[in-house]
Amino acid sequence: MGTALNALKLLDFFSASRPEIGLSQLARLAGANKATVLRHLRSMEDFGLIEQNPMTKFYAIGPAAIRLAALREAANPRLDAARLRMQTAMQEVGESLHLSFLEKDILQTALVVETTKHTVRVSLDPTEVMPINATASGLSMLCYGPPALKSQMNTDQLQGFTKETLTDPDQIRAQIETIRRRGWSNSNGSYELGVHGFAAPIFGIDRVAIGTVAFAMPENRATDNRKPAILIALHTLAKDLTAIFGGQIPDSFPPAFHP
Amino acid sequence: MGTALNALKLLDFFSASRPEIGLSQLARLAGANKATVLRHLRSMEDFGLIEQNPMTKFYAIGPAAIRLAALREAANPRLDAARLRMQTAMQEVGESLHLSFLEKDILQTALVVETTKHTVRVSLDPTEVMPINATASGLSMLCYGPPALKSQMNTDQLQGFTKETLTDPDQIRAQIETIRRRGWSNSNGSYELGVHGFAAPIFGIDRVAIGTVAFAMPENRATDNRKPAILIALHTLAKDLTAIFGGQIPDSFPPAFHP
DNA sequence: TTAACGCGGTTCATTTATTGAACCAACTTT
DNA sequence: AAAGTTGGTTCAATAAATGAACCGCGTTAA
Repeated sequence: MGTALNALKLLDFFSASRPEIGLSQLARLAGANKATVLRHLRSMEDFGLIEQNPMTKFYAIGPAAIRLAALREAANPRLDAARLRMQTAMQEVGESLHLSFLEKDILQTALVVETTKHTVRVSLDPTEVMPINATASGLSMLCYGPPALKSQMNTDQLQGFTKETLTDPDQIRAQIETIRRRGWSNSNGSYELGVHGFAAPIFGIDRVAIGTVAFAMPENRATDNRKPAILIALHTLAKDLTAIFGGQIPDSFPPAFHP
Repeated sequence: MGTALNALKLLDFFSASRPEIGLSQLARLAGANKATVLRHLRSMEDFGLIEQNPMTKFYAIGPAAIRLAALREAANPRLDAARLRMQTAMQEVGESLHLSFLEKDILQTALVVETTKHTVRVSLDPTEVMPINATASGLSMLCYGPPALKSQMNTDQLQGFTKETLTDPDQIRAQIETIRRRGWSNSNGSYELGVHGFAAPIFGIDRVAIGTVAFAMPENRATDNRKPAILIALHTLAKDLTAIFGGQIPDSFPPAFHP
């Protein structure tokens, strides 16, 4: 029961690491008859959800996926869903947070949710670019983003913002190693003195970070006894945002954040 | 025959202007039985391609569309398809072209295809930002992009690059009116002296421009007798790129470009 | 050289899920 | 209060999905 669903379920066998599949292999994967799978594929090909490479005869996701996503995005923008999710995180933790995305090779702020629980808050310009070496978000991106970013760090001159800013590539590489173990990153006055940040990556479909979320708060509120709650909220938040943006969390990513 | 296809075809009734549809209305639109439509919707809802608003009971495109598009994009990036299409346009016309997208409120170059037919060519930095008042692409975007761009033009100071640059908002508004009639825009040395550009918009799903394509050539090759061929190539190119990026051309857009 | 095996795709009798008219119950409009 | 919506259900009739066997082709192994 549910022929259409059976057809759609075939799409789940495609992934970033297995972007195209042959008829027999797909039938094997789905545990279904080749004739059945073929008819389903043909139906979806008619609609454009599936595309067959005429040379290799392999099947892949078709262009209709783009159309539908554009439609979904117009009616239900991912940024709106992200804002909603971030607002509940703000309620839980009580601190401001911001969402950034890697565009070309700079980390652009896309969304800022300010805390309503404190009158003293970190104010963030939504048009600001996050320096990659001076913010928790930037370090997270260096750790989990495209490897090209890291190599680029060597050639570019790193800007210092405060006396805390990391400007030595070797220092940063060491920091990245601890981030890779923990999953989360933090910064303490490295961009603006007195501001503490906690960031986590948001992954794309290929399990490479496409952006980051971060909590930002005055140093005096970043106490050790608040840290566990912040980290728990940050972890589930990063997981949910990754889902909202259609991404996949790599297997190597920690299943929980620990101080 | 093709139940899965019939189910998928329901998705085509959703659009930017009709993002959610009730059961009865969708059955009427599709000319199918309510029971049939309901079962199809439930199948697709299971998969996540459809989402029902629990309050209004209306149906809309679901989050799986985002996932699938991310998959498609990873395996078959739209920029690659765009580059291919632009390369054939370059072969047809023999001139360099570039593709730009509106990001936040600046026009970022995303792709440059240089001509292989001339040794004298306009060289474009792929990281460059297109000034909105000084390039054919910028004017096209002002005309067909988000209305907010136009109102912003009044508050910001417009930069002059050459003696040809338009810096008076009233002048630009007049120019936009002729672009709206023609569909295409051009520039003659307004960014760099001696460079002539022809641009057309690329539309999003909501029929608002999300980017532009433009041919750029030395002034002396922008002759009247080459213009018709350039404009024909530009029109089909803009149409194809709009399709590649999942957009829709507005009904009011000219079906052909005339000098 | 040949046999075995894999592939994508087809065929067709059997079966099973799809279909659609009629029908609810709950609202709105007239 | 009657008539028309709506979303959703039921079930007998039927049309479409299914799967084992098969085909032709190319690759691999004997």
